[in-house]
Amino acid sequence: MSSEESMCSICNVRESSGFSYGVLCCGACKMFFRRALFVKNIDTCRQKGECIKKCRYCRFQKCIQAGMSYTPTENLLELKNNDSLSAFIFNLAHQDELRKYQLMNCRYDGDPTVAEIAEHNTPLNFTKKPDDFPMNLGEWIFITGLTSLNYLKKFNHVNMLNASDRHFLLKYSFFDMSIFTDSMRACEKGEGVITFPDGTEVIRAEVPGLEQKFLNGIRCRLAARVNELKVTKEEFLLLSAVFFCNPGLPGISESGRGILSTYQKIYTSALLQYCLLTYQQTGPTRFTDLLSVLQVVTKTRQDISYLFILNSIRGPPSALKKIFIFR
Amino acid sequence: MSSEESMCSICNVRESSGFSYGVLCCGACKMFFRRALFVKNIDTCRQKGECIKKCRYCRFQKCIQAGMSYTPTENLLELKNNDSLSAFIFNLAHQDELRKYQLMNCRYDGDPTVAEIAEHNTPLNFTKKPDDFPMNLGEWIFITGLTSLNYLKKFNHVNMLNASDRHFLLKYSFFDMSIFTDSMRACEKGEGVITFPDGTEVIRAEVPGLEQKFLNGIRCRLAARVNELKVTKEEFLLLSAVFFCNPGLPGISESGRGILSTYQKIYTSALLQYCLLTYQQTGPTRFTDLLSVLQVVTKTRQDISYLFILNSIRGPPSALKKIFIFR
DNA sequence: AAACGAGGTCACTAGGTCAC
DNA sequence: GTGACCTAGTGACCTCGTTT
Repeated sequence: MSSEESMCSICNVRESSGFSYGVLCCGACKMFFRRALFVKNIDTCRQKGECIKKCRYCRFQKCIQAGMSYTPTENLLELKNNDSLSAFIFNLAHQDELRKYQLMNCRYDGDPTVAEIAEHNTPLNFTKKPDDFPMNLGEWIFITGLTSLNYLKKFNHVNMLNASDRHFLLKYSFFDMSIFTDSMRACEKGEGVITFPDGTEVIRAEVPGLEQKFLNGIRCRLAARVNELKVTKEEFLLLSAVFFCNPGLPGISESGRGILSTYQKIYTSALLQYCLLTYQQTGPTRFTDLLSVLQVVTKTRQDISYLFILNSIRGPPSALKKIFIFR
Repeated sequence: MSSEESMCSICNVRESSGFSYGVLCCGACKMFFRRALFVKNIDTCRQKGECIKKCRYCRFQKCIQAGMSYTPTENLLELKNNDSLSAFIFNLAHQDELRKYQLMNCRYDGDPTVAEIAEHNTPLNFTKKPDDFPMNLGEWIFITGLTSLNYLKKFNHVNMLNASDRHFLLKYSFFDMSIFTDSMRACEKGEGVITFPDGTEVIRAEVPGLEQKFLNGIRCRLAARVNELKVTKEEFLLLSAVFFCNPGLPGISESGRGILSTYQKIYTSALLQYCLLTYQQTGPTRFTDLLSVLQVVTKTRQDISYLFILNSIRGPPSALKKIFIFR
């Protein structure tokens, strides 16, 4: 046990005082992160670099990358706790920005299982992708899955679970998260069809024996719904918390279910409060509309799953990445 | 605790408001120092004397002597922060002028250890040297070491460290600083051989059993390199910050290493920015050339160290000053 | 009762402003 | 140019509720 172990993983200058917001760090960096969330006084930094102590933006980025995560505890339906809600959203927004950045610019060395990813509670180690790195359908699916896993891993409710429960939660959630982010991206691009950032189709154009209508449902159904509702970024962020904190997934222990349902209540009330504040009297309707998106996510995942089974029966055995082995 | 304690150590007229730029002083003297650095409107004073309040030069000198020290915090690579860089250089230039003055005109009573010097964070107390004060090799080495220590002590990074880390940093740095200043002096005099200000040779002419070539290496190698590169005063100042903020020295705690590496990054980027501004497209080359000087400093120190060990084995036990006891 | 982590408080200092 | 005053960011320290 070197003294290295007890240094703050953000500033690496002071001794760590323990875990704060899920990360081993010092009291100063803890307070810095808290204040940044509540005051939101983080200007972007020109040269993205190692400028701890010099640049507040880079220090905050280090917090985000290290997985620092804030969850409101107070009753969010009380108006005076509005700050907690916006701090929570600010936190998620930066986690999501990091996810997008990693999706676009990074690769991952190796082929881990979800169990391995769930084991350690450190963020995944992405590396910068060379400009000429060849992307194909498989690579896009893989990096989308890994960045989704990395995003989900940072939620406080995930870190509260034991390794087994965490494993099951991630295993049965991350693919839905991938689908959901794909659809949000399509929506932001103003497109009705899901594609990867470079235009690659998410599924091959034709699969023998399946109607085109079925395939188009996979490509378009969720994106269409998201588009129709004009789901905002903030709503997406809060929904990602609500959806992927599901106490009903198989394999999760009784105590795990308790934790998840506690957190899901928090996230749900955050979303409700956001809707009420933003849409006034139509807030409750908006709230239920948003929740209904989960049905479409699920339906889409089931369709993809069916497509996948068909492919694996008739096609040649493909070199499937381990995170996509669900049984 | 007399009220004396809380008086401004610069003007001694107002109450001190706390520590500013590393020195206990009042708000007025703090602002004076800051403005002086940024506006650089300090004309020299005719009668060097006690004219605080009357003469801006003497007031500024008091700031420098008291150890007031400014370190840029902003990102120096942004052009708009050019003022910070030049303020930093202006500050260092005056600290260095003081060092030279003390080297030429002062003596130090006593024989402190580096640990003792590191303990208090006040400047060393030099006294004016009588005109007829007899200087010899030992005296020159001693005063060179002490003025180097006094110069290094004022850096902000030194004052950030705890007493133990400060001790180790000074102990393993000040002699290199001495060598470096010796070489700069030779270069300024247009000489290729290091000597003390009155012409005294830095090492005795002959040492039995050692080749003349080896001794000449000590006398000339670093001066030759400095001469070859035509290292300017500003470059010397910035290099002195980069070199003597070494996080890798033995004995320094983990947190101390963190502090030093943070500051070294600041100093390094200051030097790089200076090179880019001054040399345009050849700036990066100049930057690496300058950094390479450190190798020569180190090599020279090692040679001297070897020479010293030889002398101490065979010669009579000399009355070595305590700052030169490195183990 | 001891350890832990969230959150609050306060003294401190760099830097800015403005009347003189 | 000066200095009293103000502001914002910081980090050491404290409190309190929870967990073991």
